[in-house]
Formats: sequence, C-alpha cells, structure tokens
Amino acid sequence: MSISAKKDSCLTCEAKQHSALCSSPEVVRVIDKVKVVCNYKAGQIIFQQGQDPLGLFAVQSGLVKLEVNSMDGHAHTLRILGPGGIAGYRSLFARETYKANAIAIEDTSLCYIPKTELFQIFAQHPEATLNFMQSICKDLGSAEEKWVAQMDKEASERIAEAILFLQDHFNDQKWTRKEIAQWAGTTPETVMRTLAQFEKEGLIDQAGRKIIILNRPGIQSRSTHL
Amino acid sequence: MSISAKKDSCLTCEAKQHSALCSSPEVVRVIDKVKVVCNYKAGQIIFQQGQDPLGLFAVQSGLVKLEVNSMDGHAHTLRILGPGGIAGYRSLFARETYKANAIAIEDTSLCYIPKTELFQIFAQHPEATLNFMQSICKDLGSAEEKWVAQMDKEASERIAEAILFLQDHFNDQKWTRKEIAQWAGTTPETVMRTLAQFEKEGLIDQAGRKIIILNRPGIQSRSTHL
DNA sequence: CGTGTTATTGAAGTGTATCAAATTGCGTGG
DNA sequence: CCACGCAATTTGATACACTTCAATAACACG
Repeated sequence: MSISAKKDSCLTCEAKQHSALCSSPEVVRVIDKVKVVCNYKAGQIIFQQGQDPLGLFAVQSGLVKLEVNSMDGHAHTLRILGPGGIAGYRSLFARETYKANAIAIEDTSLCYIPKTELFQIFAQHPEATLNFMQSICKDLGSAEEKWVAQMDKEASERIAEAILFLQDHFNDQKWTRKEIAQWAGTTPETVMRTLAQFEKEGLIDQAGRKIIILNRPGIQSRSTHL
Repeated sequence: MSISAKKDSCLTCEAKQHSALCSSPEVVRVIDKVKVVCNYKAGQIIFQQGQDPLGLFAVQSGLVKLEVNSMDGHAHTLRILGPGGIAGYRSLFARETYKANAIAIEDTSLCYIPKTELFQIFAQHPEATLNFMQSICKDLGSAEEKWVAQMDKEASERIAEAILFLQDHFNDQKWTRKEIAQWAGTTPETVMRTLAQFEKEGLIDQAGRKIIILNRPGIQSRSTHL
C-alpha cells in the first residue's frame, strides 16, 4: 500500500474542531501519541469491502467517500467525509468486515488510530464515547432519512437536495454528474437533465463542471415534495 | 397516556438475552432498580415525532415499530423491535427530538429507563457502552443496506427479502400487506401481486393472512438480484 | 496531441405507482 | 350469535418517471 507516514501534531490540526473523536484536550493528547498519519492521493483506496477493520481513520484534510458496489456493477455513495470525519468506524464497532470501500476523492491526509488504543481511550473517557455515539446516531438518522427520500422524493428533488448538501458541506468542489448521481441515488443522465432544467429556470449556473446556485430558496423549494 | 406500571424483575426477564443494553449481570442489576415497566396495547403510540426524548424503551415482550410519516401521507417502517430491542435511542443520543413514531404492533411490555440513570450506567460501565455501540452500528449497516436495496433491487426482490426477514426475526406473526409494503418500500398492491406470483410458483402458501414459506432457497434466490 | 473519461442529447422500454371498484374478512355492538 | 360497517384484500387498467442503451461531442491529462 502506498501509505506515507508523516509526523504531524494534533496541536496544529484544524480538523479536530469538527471531529466527534477529538472531543476533549485530554483525549486529543492521547490520540496525538497513538495516531499514525497517512497520505493518499486522489483515487486511492483506503480500505475495501471484506477486509478486517484494525482501527479507524480520521480525516485530517481532503475528502473521502464510502461507497458500496452492488453486484450489477453500480456504485452508491453512502457517506462523504471531509476534515474531522471518521471512516471505518461502523464495521469496527459492529465487529464485521468492511461493507463498503473507502476512497480518497482528492489528496487526503488521514490519522489512523489502532483499535486497541481506541478502545482504551473509550474505556478511560466515557464522555468521549458518548460524544462519538452522538455522531453515529446522526449518521443513522441521515441513512434512514435517505431511504425515505429515495421513495417519497422524485429524482429532481433528491438532486436539488444533493447539490445543496454537497455545496454546504464541502465548499467549492467540482463534482462529476456521476458522483452527484451516486449520492442522490439516480443516474448521471437524470442529473444532467435535471441540472439543465434548473439552469433554464435560472436557479443555478453551470460554469463547466462547477455549479453556482443563483437562487438558493428556489433550489430549496425544489428539494421538498409538495 | 395510558401507561400502567408494573413490578417486574429483570431476573425473570427473558428478553435480556437479546438486548444490547443488558450486557452484564452488574448492569442488569442497576437497570432493575431504575427501570419502569410500561404496558401498551396493540396500536398504542409509545412516542411521537417531535417529542423530546427523556429516556429509552427496552422491549420486554411484544412488538414495536418505528415509522416515519412523510408529508404526502405515506408511512414507512424504519425498524421493527421484538423482545430485547431498544426504542428511542437514536434521538436520545443524537440529542434531537424524535424523528419517528414508535407504535406497539401487538400488546407490549416496555422497560423505560430515564436518561440520567442511563448515562450513569454508561459512565460506570464502558463495556456496556461498547456493547450498545455495536448494536447501533449494526442498525446503521441495515439502514444503509436498505437504501442500496431500494435502488438495486426490484420490488419483488425486496418483498422476498422482507418476508424472510419478518419470518426469521418475529415468528408466527400475521403481517398485513400494508405492513409488508411499508417495510419493503413499496405498495400493498405490489406486495399482493408478488405474493400471488410466489404462490403460483409454489414458493409460498397463503393461509389467509399467514404466509408459509414452502421453498426457502427459492425465496432466497428471488431476493437477490442477478 | 492522442486517448480515455465525462458530458450531452435522443429514443425506447418498463417496472411500479396510482386510481378505481369489487370482494372478502373481521371486530363490534346490538 | 348474527348483522353491520369498516378495513384489508384482490384484480384490472392506466400513466409516467426514470432507467437503459446508444452515439456524438467536449474535455482533461499524461
């Protein structure tokens, strides 16, 4: 694996502000000692379906997506993680093998935290565990919401929702139609046609691959059924 | 609220075998002291969307479903809980109001555990917390799997999956077509037609509302795409 | 400057929701 | 215990949003 470790201190890490793991200064101090920083180039695979989790990965900088490959060759994006996001925790805590692939969308630095050290932290810092549980439960909420949206909302509504979400959480990112489709649960063609429609209505502007939202309330209303 | 409390000991509770909460004898002892047993009749509402979580509910006996009502009047079943299942944890730990309704499908006994006592348990028993996290992460896995299935699988495949799941997890239960539909993410009509098809193929037998699986491998193969 | 990927547009096919109506089943109260 | 009425089941017809397939054009990248 092309993993290059680097000495990087948690003291200077900005991502910890948004991380469910780095809840208190004390915990950060421990993590600082046990973590291993790994760097990935865009497109590189961090872990793969079927492998055994040995720890988890905290995004320091960059962007990571978790996706599943269904048997018919289609990929679906479960979660997208920016700085502060944690990858690999679900399988680790469920005591299963990975169910999804983790892929670096852009050049990314991760902090790898071995599971034994992690469990020690949790054993000694109950508040940290509770804090992490909050994050997991929010993810669960998002997942269940997504399932419901898949049925109740039309493709165009999910796409409107998607571009708002992607814009808000990961600023100035140029997503491909395919990536938007895999997140919104539809096809690149449908994304294409929907965006063209939005543009025609003056809701957005497409400068090449970049999507500029001209009328935010308009897009928001297009993201809700009824 | 028509809640009738009853003195019931955790010692004699069989549900604790399957509960993520009652992990160790010590924890059970504490829970035994702080819990309040509540009884609900079939159809009764345990909690509702928008309310504030004050604790969580462990199913002692009976059956509970968690469902969301989308704006267009459709209901979707997120999770179904038998004995040992925990209701209300997601919103509690996410520190949000309830996003779903919890409804007793059949006559049900629940153990209500107030949140302050719960957090105390978690603070003093890290293993219990980890154990609970495993359960949450499995739920997250199921939720994400369900979203993917909603796209990749045809309605008939999801229905095949549904009757297997419902059969395996909640034995000898007579589900309505509507309930199956709300779990499988489709409509009662489609469930109807699919079950008729399965019956015609000799895969199942419908004795009124009860579904008997005649050819289990056959149904399993019908539940997987390709 | 090729070459593979992404974008774009068109046409065609279809699974499934939706609507409607008839029938059965079942709980409830008289 | 029967009759009533509401809920669930069943079947048919219709509609349509979206996927799928295909083919060209525009990029990006080494």
